[in-house]
Amino acid sequence: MQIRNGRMAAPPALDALDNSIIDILRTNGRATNQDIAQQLSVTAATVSARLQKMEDARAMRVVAVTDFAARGYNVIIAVGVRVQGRGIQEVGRDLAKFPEVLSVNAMNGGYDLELMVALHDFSEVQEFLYDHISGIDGVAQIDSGVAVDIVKYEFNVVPLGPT
Amino acid sequence: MQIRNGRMAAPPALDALDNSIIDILRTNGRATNQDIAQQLSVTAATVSARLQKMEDARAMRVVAVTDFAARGYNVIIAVGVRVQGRGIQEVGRDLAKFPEVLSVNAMNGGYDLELMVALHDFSEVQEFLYDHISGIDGVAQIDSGVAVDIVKYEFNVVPLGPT
DNA sequence: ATTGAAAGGAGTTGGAC
DNA sequence: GTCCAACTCCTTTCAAT
Repeated sequence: MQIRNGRMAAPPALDALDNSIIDILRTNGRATNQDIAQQLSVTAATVSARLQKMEDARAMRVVAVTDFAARGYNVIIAVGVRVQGRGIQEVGRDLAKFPEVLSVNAMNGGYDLELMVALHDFSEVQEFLYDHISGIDGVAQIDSGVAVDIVKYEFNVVPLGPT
Repeated sequence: MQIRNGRMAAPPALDALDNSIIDILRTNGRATNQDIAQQLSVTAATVSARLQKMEDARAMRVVAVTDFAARGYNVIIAVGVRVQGRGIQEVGRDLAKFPEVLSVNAMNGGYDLELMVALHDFSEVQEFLYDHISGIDGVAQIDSGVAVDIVKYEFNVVPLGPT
């Protein structure tokens, strides 16, 4: 059981206009302020001000995401990991360094860590688990991957961190 | 066991420059082409061309993400769901509609669906599970949430879909 | 908090290498 | 594939409401 970080909950402070701007940028993060303004019947200056406010408040961020399928990663597997002799977060951060590792969650119950891993095909599974995952210090046990079909991924959940 | 979609693996086709551009946009999706160009010692015209190429190929996309912590969501829980009497994907898509639901995965083995849910605090867990999740047609069993601490979320994994 | 206008900055296109 | 240059378009700021 863990609160995400030391930060207090920020004021919600996002009104309907803020949310409309976010909605447009969720589809196209490089939409121009003028385009956004036109769609929402305000001026570009307003959009500019709102965006700065939200970025300063760390309520929103625009980022590039890559389509793993377009890059030839067609298989997603979930991998359970048990940790021994080292901090769970620490081991998780090491595992997170692999580009194939999409997500790392420290779970309270069941496994210590659950990973989502993107691979080109199933023939890579054994190799990845045993050559890469199990080579990390502190990884005591791996429960070999279960294929996953992604219905929704809405992330951005990571604390946005210092600028 | 499921291949992500009907699409064939696209040519990798991303060279070092493409990847450098993506790296910069991963930090700031609204970086100007000129800024990017300067950091990589090319011209803005080149960056513009590369970005169009990658967007057309659906290899990359720039999107807005919101920081759930900044919006007052401090607790992430994993919820296992078993489905009966309805298609798993179909139920998954219904569950995906809740704004609190960050991710929905159809797992092969264990639960049929695994959700990640963002809530303001633990007092909301029971209410959300029983008032919202269990109300969806086809949800046969819920394994109540396990708190999760996110180490990495690198997603973008969803097929990008038609423009 | 939003606007309008203005000045500086950025995006894109076409032609040359 | 990249560059240069020009044109067009966008972003931001500030005074005013």
